[in-house]
Amino acid sequence: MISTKGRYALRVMIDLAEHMDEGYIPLKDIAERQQISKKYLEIIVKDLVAGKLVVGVSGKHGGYKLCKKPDQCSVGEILECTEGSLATVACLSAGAQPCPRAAGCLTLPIWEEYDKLTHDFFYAKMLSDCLQ
Amino acid sequence: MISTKGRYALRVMIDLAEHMDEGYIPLKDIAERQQISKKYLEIIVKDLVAGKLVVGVSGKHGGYKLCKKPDQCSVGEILECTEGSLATVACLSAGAQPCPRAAGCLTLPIWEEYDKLTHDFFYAKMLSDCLQ
DNA sequence: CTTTTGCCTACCATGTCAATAGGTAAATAG
DNA sequence: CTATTTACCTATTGACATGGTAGGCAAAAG
Repeated sequence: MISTKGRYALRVMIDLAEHMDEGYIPLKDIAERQQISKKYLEIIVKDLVAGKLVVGVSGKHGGYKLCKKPDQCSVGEILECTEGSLATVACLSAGAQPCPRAAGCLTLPIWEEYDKLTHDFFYAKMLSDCLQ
Repeated sequence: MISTKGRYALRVMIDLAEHMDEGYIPLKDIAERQQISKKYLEIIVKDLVAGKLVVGVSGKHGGYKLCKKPDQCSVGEILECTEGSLATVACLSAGAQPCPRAAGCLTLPIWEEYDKLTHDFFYAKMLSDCLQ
């Protein structure tokens, strides 16, 4: 289940893409347009900055800006950056300790297949595909 | 993210399929074979009974049995039954109140597409595909 | 030097997950 | 009829994640 954090992040990125030619966009504007608390957006945008998907500048006329063009930025990157991981089951998660049952596990192939499906879907979908 | 409940449920169903010709299978046996606490399995199997995927009989030589043949039972049914829903985002969940932003929401189409992908994948995958 | 903005730390309330504990009810073997 | 085996039912728990809020510091520009 994709959490609000990831879903809000995508909306922020779309909003930034829609206002690309207006310089740096302050969080206040995004919060108003998207009807999301500015305080909560701070947390989300911090992840996006850490993931080098947006950059922020302080001060008057400051705000945030996309690092890449919308057709170079996948939805997968955005979600992975805020959700931590796109993994659909715990045993396939990044920092997971290897499951002792893995060798003979009959369910593992299904989770792997689904995980690949998910990964491929979101990495093929670009931010530009979400516009207009 | 698919929880342990759903993953254990699938393992229980596979175990029952593997021992189909041995009459009713007591939970104790499944717990031992699958290395899952019998107590926790009770909760999971209750959901499976409610979803009419398995039946249980009490008493000596009692236990559980599949209601359908493994090639008639999809993994989707099993997961939906124990996870509550296969929905990947809150706004597409069964009992969700309709989102006021839905009409102009640019992200909704993506979640719908992914949701359909997920649904189709798990409903096409049958329990019999998990055996051997 | 004041305003606008990003950025940082902490806190909290609620809910879900994963699991345990301790029983009652039903069915069967002997 | 009675003991055993099994399902089935109702709590309860600890840990963690989710979805937020609050308050203040730092930087940049006019």
